[in-house]
Order: sequence, then structure tokens, then C-alpha cells
Amino acid sequence: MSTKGTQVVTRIAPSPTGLFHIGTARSALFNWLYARKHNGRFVVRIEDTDSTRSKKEYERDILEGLMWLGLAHDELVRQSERTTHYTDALDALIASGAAYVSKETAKNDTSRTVEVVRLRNAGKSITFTDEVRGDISFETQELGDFVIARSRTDPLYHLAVVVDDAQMGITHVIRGEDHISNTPRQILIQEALGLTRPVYAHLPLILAPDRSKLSKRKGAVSLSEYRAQGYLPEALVNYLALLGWNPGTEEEIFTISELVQRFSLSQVQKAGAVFDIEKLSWLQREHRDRLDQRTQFELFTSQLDEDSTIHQVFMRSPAAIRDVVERYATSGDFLQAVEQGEFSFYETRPTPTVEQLTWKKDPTPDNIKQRLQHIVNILTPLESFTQGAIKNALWSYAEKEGKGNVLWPMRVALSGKERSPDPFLLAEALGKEEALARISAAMVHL
RNA sequence: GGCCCUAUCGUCUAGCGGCUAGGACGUCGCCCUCUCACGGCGAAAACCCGGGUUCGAUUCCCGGUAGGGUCACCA
Repeated sequence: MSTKGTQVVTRIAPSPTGLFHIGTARSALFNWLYARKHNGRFVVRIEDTDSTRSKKEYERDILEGLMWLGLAHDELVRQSERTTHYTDALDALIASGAAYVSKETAKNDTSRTVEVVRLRNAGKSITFTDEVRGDISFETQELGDFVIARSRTDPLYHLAVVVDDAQMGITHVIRGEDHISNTPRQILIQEALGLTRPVYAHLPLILAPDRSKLSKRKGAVSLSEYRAQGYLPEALVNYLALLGWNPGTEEEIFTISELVQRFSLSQVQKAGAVFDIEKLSWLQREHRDRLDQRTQFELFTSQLDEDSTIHQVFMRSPAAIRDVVERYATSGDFLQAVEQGEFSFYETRPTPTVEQLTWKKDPTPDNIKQRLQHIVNILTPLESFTQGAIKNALWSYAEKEGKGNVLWPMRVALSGKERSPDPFLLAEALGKEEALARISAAMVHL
């Protein structure tokens, strides 16, 4: 289309009636990407004309979420502060006869009479070109003379949207597919007001695994939930971009600035896309692995109680944190594992049974005891008690005896678990004194 | 139900008349390995159905079916 000469202006228009929804976040992202791509402006418009449902805390959640994702806006407006613009438009519409005041009994309180404003609808057919779907036509006679304001001073959604989009110079309306049926109404109001029509692009919806609309019942829908779980904004941005859009190549990992370079409405998908937490997790790992080690460590330790044993273990053993980072996609996953006792060996000394200490290939208690004793003998004089040094000290012995025969009982003596990090890492993380004490304690029962 | 939108592996998708239908996530197998995890390699897995158009349809058209959205004095 020819937007020659006019600057691209896109917008996200959330209503603060709930926490920042993941679908709204994606619409925001697409609008932001499009604006940045075309050196345009991105505006945030808080649609709070419904004063009874709008809440300041939700507005804050939305704004914080946008900032966290890195979607900075060039302008921020609230519809509640622009009422005169809507009432002016309303007056003009009534004066020109395009709209009229209608005395009716109130919808909710039938004993009361109200004066709503309705648009005089000629009922013609409207066709608009959607950038992702092509031409879409509606017979607007089915809409009737729909209400555009509760009263002469109390404008409704469609009117406010049309007035704002025009006055703010919005060139591209990029929004969810659920708005398709709103478009003919808005075009009708636009035409009655003599305004120019913006370019429309309706994005496919984000679906729950059962292909229905994403809802609280079917998983996390608020951006803040993902944030709390420990997902990186880089991962979310990357994943949201891939839901309903593709670069036309086989690349999948993108930074937000790479997305700006490649984004195009012509590559937007038409069909709804199921939100797949597994793929998000994968992207989370990919982006996390691109962070420097210090940032990764902070990601996984910042939510830990500083006085907890596990926190102290991590402070003295980088290998222990590295292991955790490798194991879990998010800090939330890690915290949950801690709660389930996956890392109980860091908190309390285990008491493994003979059976647990026994490796399937050599189930002889005497041998196990002898080997554990040998391990203690080797480790006792060790100066540097790091994962590498410990492995170095024990390796030739382990190879001679059969690695499983040495490493399995050692690891179980240290962890008390069939599944755990390797014994060298455990020994380092536990510290020399505790590690030797655990191995010695295990021998007592053999 | 009316109107509107949509339809390629389980999922996200590439494809824009002729392809062994490609990639990714997930799944499975093998390797690595004391266990788990990581990593490496490999495999299974899709064109909703029926008519056209065409020498030839996953691709274009029509119909069906299925799914979704929307039908407020909410946004």
C-alpha cells in the first residue's frame, strides 16, 4: 500500500480490566515490530472508557509487562482523559443527522428511561482489505442502528476507537482476529465522520491445546505468570513472534532487533495457533544459554532464600549452579524441584541403605565398603577440593575397579539418591568435610 | 442459529501447478555415560473429504465437513 509520505503509526489498545494477557502481548509485539521496522511510531492507548471495570492496578500490570518485554512506546494515552474528543464527534454526528438520540428503556433497569445515541445505518455493504486475509465483506444492514454512546456524554468503545485512531494518526490497525466483526461498525462510524480508513491486519488467535480460546482454565494467560515462573523476555518475545508469523527461512532463534529486521505482515499466518509451552521452554533454554554465566547464575539463585543451605552451597560451588542451569529451563522449574526434594541432599545428610549403595553389576557389600574406604583415603590428603581435582584424584582408581563399582556407591553415599549430579560435583558442592563424613557414614551400615 | 474467518506431521510452520512434501518443538531409538540431566546421531509422523479447472493438483475454483471468532447501553 502507499504509505508514502505518511509515517507509520501503530497502536496497542488494551483495556485495563484484567492482567496483561498473553494474546494482547503478542498483538503489542506485532504492532511494535511493524512500527520499528518502518521507522514509525508505536502508541499505547489504555481503553478505560468502562469506568466500572477498569482498574489502575491492571493498567500498571500492562505497562510493566510492555516495558519488561522491551516494547517501549512513543506515546501513551488514556481514553478516560479524552472524553471531550468523543463527545465532540458525537455532537457532530448528531448535528449532521448521521446519528440520533433515542429514548429507550434501560437495558438493565427496565423501569428507567435513557437516551442512548444510535448511528443511522444505511445498511450498505462494506468491504475492507485485510493485510493478512485479503478482502472481507459484510452486509451491515444486519447491524441495525447500533448504539455508539450510552448518552450524549458517555461514549462507547466503537466511537472512541474510531475517533482516537483518526486523531492519533494510526495508519495500521493490527489486532486479534476476534476484532474482525468489529471492523464494519468502525468503518461505518469512520465514514459518517468523514475519516480515512486505516490499514487493517487481523492476527490469528492464540489457542489452548484443545484449540479453543486460551483461558485461565487451560493454563497461564497472564504475562506476569510467565515472568514469575522465570521465563526470559527474550524467550517470550521470540516465541510469541513465531506464533502466527514466520521469517520465511528455517531460522527460529531471534533477538528482538533481528525480529524488527525480518518482520512482515505478509508472513503472518491465517489460522489460529496453539500455545505450546514445550517450544517456549526450548526457546527459553536457547536464550538462556546465550546469556553470560553470571546472569544465568543470578537467574537461578535470586529467588532462593539467602539463609538456606542450598543458597550457601551455590555460593561456594559454581559447578553446582552450572548443573542446575543445565537441568532446568526456568528458575520456577528449579524451585519446584527443590520443593519436591530433588535437592534434599544439599539440605540434609542422607542415610542410604545397603541396597541403594549397591550397584547392580557388583552387589557385594564388602567390596563396596572397601572401595568407599579407598575413596576416603585418596580424598583425605586432597588440598584443592574442586570437581576437577576430585575427579583427577579418583579417576585412575575408578577405571581400574570399574567406574560403576566406585562411582555409584560414592555418588549414592553423597546424595542418597539413584538420580543425582555426578559424584565429583556433589563432593565439591558439599565441601570436603561433609563429603568425607558422608562416605564414612555410609560404610558403617555395610 | 445468523454473519465472518480458517484448514500441511501431536504442536508451530515452509510450500505459492510438477518436490523422495522441508525445518523446528515434542515423541521414540542408538551413542556418550556410575545414575539423572546435557550433548551427538538417527527414526516414526501431515497435505480434512468430494467435485471441478488443468497434461498434471497440497497448491486455483465450488461444495461439504470440521474448528474458531462474533453477534452488549464490555472492550
